[in-house]
Amino acid sequence: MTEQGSATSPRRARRADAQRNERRLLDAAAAVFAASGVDAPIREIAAEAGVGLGTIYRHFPTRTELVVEVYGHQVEACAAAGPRLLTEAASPLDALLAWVDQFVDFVITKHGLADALGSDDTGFQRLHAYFLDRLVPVCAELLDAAESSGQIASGVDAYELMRGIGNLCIGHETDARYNPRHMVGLLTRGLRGSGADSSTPPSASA
Amino acid sequence: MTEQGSATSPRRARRADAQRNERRLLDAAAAVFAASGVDAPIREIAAEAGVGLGTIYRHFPTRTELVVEVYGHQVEACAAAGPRLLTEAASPLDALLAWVDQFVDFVITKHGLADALGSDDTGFQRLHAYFLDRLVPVCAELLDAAESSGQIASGVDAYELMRGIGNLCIGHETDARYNPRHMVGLLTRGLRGSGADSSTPPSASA
DNA sequence: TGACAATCCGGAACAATGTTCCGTATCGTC
DNA sequence: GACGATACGGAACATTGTTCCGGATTGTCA
Repeated sequence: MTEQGSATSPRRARRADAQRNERRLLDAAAAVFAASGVDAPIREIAAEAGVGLGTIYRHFPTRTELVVEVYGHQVEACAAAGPRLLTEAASPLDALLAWVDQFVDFVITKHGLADALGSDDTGFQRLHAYFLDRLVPVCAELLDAAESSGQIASGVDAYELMRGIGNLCIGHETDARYNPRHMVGLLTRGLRGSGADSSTPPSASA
Repeated sequence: MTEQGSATSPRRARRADAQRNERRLLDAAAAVFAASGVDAPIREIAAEAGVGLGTIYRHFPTRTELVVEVYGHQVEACAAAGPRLLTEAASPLDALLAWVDQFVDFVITKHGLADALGSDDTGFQRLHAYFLDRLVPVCAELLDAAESSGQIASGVDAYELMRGIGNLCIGHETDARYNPRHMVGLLTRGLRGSGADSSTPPSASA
């Protein structure tokens, strides 16, 4: 995820100080994200890393890139868990539910991540896209399997489901009365159509 | 909702210009909220109303108060619709579903309102509280009725449900691929216990 | 080693927005 | 018409994001 270009014959490798600063920034970002959330002021991260503002913007033009680098491996782990669960779980539905659980765990344990994913904020647009691009196909695969096995109703869009689950995770840290897992549980229960019950589709009038 | 105090013998009524400005601000806020969303810059509303910044802060110390005044009657209408639907609808479950539909309609047609309700932002904390304080009891009544009639599983918390539905509405205006109604439909389907299908066709939404 | 060019750094500077504060204008009353 | 209470306007300050460029650092080559 952090390689220098290769296509156009890199005449020189990145300078040592640049590499050092990138590492410092990643460490600092991880610390600050954990302490103040992914929406912490850029200045705070720069200060923590001991670099200037220009430096952070040069290495990571958008906040998203920083978040992706910091949490990227967890996103990848989540993506990889899909096919694995499909093999290991007792049924496709079980696999799907376990995967959703894992995703929810990931999102709600990262301070402010749920809010960021739901936000319309420009700086988070690409973060949003990254998460969804990476995970929607995985979710779709699980969904298809469960559908093919007749365990869930058909016609559920993986993108909407992921987005919905992410949204449900919003607010868990500032609202003690709200437990996202309860609502995600309700949502996934709604997934299992009691076969004939698909006769009551929400009167979707987009 | 806009009366002068009465308990401590108001020696003087509010000045005419104050009343005039409050009205102007409300009109301006309604226009700006519709055009730019409930998170529009305060300055924009002040400019639209033709008043200074100090004036808007004096009349409405927080953005919430402005939003509440502008959308208050719709919240009240939503609150009032609960008991009415309980009487008119074919079943408590139908009443609940219709009410949820109405709430979703309200939220997603107000530019940025869903995001504001979900936000952790300080300025929206009280807005959030107002909506929930007003509507959770109504939702709870509908939920109880549907539960008593055996149409839905028990143990669902009205607060969490309202919060969850609000969250699901986030992002609908910036994400063409996401239709909150689909996910709300899934959530409400999850409400219904396993077998007991109410069999009542979806009543037309408001 | 010394010099040079490519690279990178730091932080000032600007923009957008929220919020506070106070000198001044307006209003209502006597 | 005068006077005190009330309300107004917007300057001023704080926070955060983002851009830009003079100057420092690095790597290479003689």
